[in-house]
Amino acid sequence: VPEVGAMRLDEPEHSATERRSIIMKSIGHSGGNPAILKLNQAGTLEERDLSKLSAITCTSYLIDGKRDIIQQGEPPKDVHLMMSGLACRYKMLPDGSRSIMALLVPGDFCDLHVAILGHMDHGIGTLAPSRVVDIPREIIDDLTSNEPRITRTLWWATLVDEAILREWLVSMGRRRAMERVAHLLCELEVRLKTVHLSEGGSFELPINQETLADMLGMSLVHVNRMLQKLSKDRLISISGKTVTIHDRAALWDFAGFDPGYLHLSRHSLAALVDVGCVAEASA
Amino acid sequence: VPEVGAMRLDEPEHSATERRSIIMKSIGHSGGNPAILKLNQAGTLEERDLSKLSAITCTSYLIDGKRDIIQQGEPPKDVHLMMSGLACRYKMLPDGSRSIMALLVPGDFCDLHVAILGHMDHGIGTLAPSRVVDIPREIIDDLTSNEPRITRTLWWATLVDEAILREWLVSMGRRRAMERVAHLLCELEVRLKTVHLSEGGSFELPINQETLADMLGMSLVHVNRMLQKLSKDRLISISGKTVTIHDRAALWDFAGFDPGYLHLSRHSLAALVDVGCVAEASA
DNA sequence: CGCCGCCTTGACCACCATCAAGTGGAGTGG
DNA sequence: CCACTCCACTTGATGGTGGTCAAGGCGGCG
Repeated sequence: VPEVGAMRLDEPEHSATERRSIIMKSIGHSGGNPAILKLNQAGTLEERDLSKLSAITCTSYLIDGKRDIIQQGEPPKDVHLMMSGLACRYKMLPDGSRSIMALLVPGDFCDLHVAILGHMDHGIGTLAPSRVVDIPREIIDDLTSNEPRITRTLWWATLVDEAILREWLVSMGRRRAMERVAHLLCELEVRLKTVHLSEGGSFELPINQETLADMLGMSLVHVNRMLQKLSKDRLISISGKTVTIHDRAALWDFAGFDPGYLHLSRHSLAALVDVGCVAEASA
Repeated sequence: VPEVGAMRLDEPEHSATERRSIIMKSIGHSGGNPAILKLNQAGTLEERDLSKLSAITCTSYLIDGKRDIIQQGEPPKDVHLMMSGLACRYKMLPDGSRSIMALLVPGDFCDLHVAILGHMDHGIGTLAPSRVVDIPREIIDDLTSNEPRITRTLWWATLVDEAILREWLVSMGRRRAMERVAHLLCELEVRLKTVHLSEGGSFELPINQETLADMLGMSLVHVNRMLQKLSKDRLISISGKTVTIHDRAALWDFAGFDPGYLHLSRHSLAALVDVGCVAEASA
């Protein structure tokens, strides 16, 4: 099965034990740069902004899975940007349970909070081996002072993050377990697609079901059952760590998913609906 | 019982039927201006910033309860600022249920989103008669161009909003109903206290239990039972629309409440712990 | 007086957490 | 190569939390 369309979020071949080891220079600018692909959704960047962003994000490092990027309580330092892999915002509760409040995919910023807040009220950690860019605060300051289009775009990104957070809250509060799982998968497909990490309805999700449970506010056991039920209903299928959405329309409908809150460009939105899934094999 | 300490969030005496009727000029600057009281928490404003903010917020209008300030789908226009009353961010779901994703108390901004996002992905509506300031976009633009301290403070405010949102998500996902109710009351007391709308553990909460249910992702019936149980356990008491916290330490402990996420000034935080509640009548 | 909004209470049972045990694959060491 | 461990996923059984339905109380207001 060559080139199934599913791309890898992690890069296990490099997942060495060193924490900040391999430094890599990316080549093109827009080509495979997820940050640029994402920020382009805002629709305000011009060619020269892209090169500037490209330059800023050219030096990244690898970090293992299940490592903290920033711990709760720490004062925020540099801004971090995900280039590959997967991370999350999370809090540990007194009773030992974990609550994951956001999933960070390639192209997402970890904390534009910069130094405005005195301490992190939550931690950020990787879920899979990831490639991260550290952006020194001075560069952010420079951008916000001298690059109004980029500044506006960064604003846009934080607003979208907040919108996603709100939608997760809706899911938690008013959707039942199975819809909640479905809704998350819908969102992920769309978010990953905008950074070219999903094709033909398939994407890699290199996390275990316990992590999924902590994102969904459910128990591990129930997540398992709901995934099985979604598979049995022919809405999705899962093999290994890759998720495939069979009937996007049906899944969106079932989950009550409306991509409006992601504030995508018209172009991306259209691409979504057009290219369809693997099959229209709805029962 | 003169001057019980509970202050009014609404102003029913003025709650006329006209939507945008009475225009009022506030007198002092810091005195009773909730926006200034709140923004001062960021700790970066100086005297001249305060007067500037004071000037901006001097013209407000009344709006009835249960009215939309902005509807979902609309393009955002002016920024709105709550001066009194109570409002919320909300979404209506296809099945007719409502999800409230944020509570806006005096001093909160409704949507610094300004024009960056093309459309509102949620609505904002009043829950009680409220006094609101419309801030034209040009003024925001002016501030962000010419007033770095104020800009930074507005940033701070949106970051705190986001932190609150995250904490609500934690509540929804990982706290049981009773803790969730308790946690919300803890948060409200603190937030209202910073704008001088709570004293001696008492504050006004002019909303019905159905609204509370929509905020907590619960059913009306269960909210009712949980409130009764909290009362029976002597943690709180409710009479009419005023809530009183009897044993703050016990309530915080029960709810797992840690005010860190509100990013208050050291000063405000200290004031909280010191002044205590009405009594230490813990069972 | 009667209506309406809101709170209250009871009965019932579904959804989902929890506990417990078992399967299967990947990696490791003998 | 086979035992062994470990981790992640599975499956079943059980019961509690909390949703839903339904009815009744109670104050405010036209």
